Amino acid sequence: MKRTFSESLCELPDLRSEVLKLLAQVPVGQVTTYGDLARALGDEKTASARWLGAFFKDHDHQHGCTCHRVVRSNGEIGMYVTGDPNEKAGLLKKDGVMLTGLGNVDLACRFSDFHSVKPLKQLKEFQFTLAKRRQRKSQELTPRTFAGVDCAYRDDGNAVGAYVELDSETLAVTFEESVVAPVEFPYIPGFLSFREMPVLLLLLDKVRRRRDLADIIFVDGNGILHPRRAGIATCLGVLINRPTLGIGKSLLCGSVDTKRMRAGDIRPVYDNGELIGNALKTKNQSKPIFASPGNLISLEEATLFAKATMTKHRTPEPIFYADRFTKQLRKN
DNA sequence: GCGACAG
DNA sequence: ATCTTGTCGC
Repeated sequence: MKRTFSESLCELPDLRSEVLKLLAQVPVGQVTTYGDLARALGDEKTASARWLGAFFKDHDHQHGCTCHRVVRSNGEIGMYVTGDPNEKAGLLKKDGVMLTGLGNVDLACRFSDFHSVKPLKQLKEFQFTLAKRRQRKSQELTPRTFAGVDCAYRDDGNAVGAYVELDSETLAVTFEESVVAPVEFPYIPGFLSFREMPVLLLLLDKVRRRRDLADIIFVDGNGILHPRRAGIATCLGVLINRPTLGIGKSLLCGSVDTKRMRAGDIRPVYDNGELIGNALKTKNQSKPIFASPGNLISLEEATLFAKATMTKHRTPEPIFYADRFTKQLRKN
């Protein structure tokens, strides 16, 4: 039996070292692309290609590093760590890679036969198992307390996690807690939970040592409004076996008609014919937010609680307060 | 030019 | 998420 929430999360892969292992497989005279590396990581939709670009831009570049062999899928050389693309072109030429007159590489020498454990594919499988463990029904008890959780990032590699509890009737803040914890996993669309859950689980462990968790926990991020129905609100809710609800501020997947939406309106979000969330608006002029069930809650209730807590701000009060607390703590 | 992906 | 000043509106 697990003692703490933190212990319930599996060990996460070190994506940076996995990428370097893949790079080492690209032979002299050949190149690969950001998309190819993404697929080699087990990310078929190449959602991680952007992160790969950012990673190479400021990785620990040593003499002899072969990161110049990663180019764009359209043949463009792309950026280089040193900031000088010509240097990258020169190294490719020295490698024996054919360059066109416009300075593009000939992708005939493209290498993509990688040997990999496909860490992102493994994490996707984990998401599917968590999605399967999600409980759709609630306990049908009127919640007395709501809580919001959120993270803010500091430039020292740590994140600040904040938990703010509110009275469900008055929406007055009744309790606050926070933690500072290291963050190693990058932000990749569809994999947000692996970046923020370690912080949030520590935070909830800390809260639990002082009091019972709130009846409903609002999470900054989606629940089942996710390509694998495993957004951070769902993953977190399943791991702690508590009711959670996801609040997204932009649409991750699916489609919804938000034309001429007015305050109080509710619009369904569908993905492949499946109803996975609702768009809601606080004010006519503000952009909508997207509510979806995390765990132990129905879409109807998740939407109801989100709407009931949307008063003076764009997001539900628990999310607004957690977000503000988190940014306030980041300074101190 | 198209498509565009939580935080 | 983060980088950022003043400014428009309730």
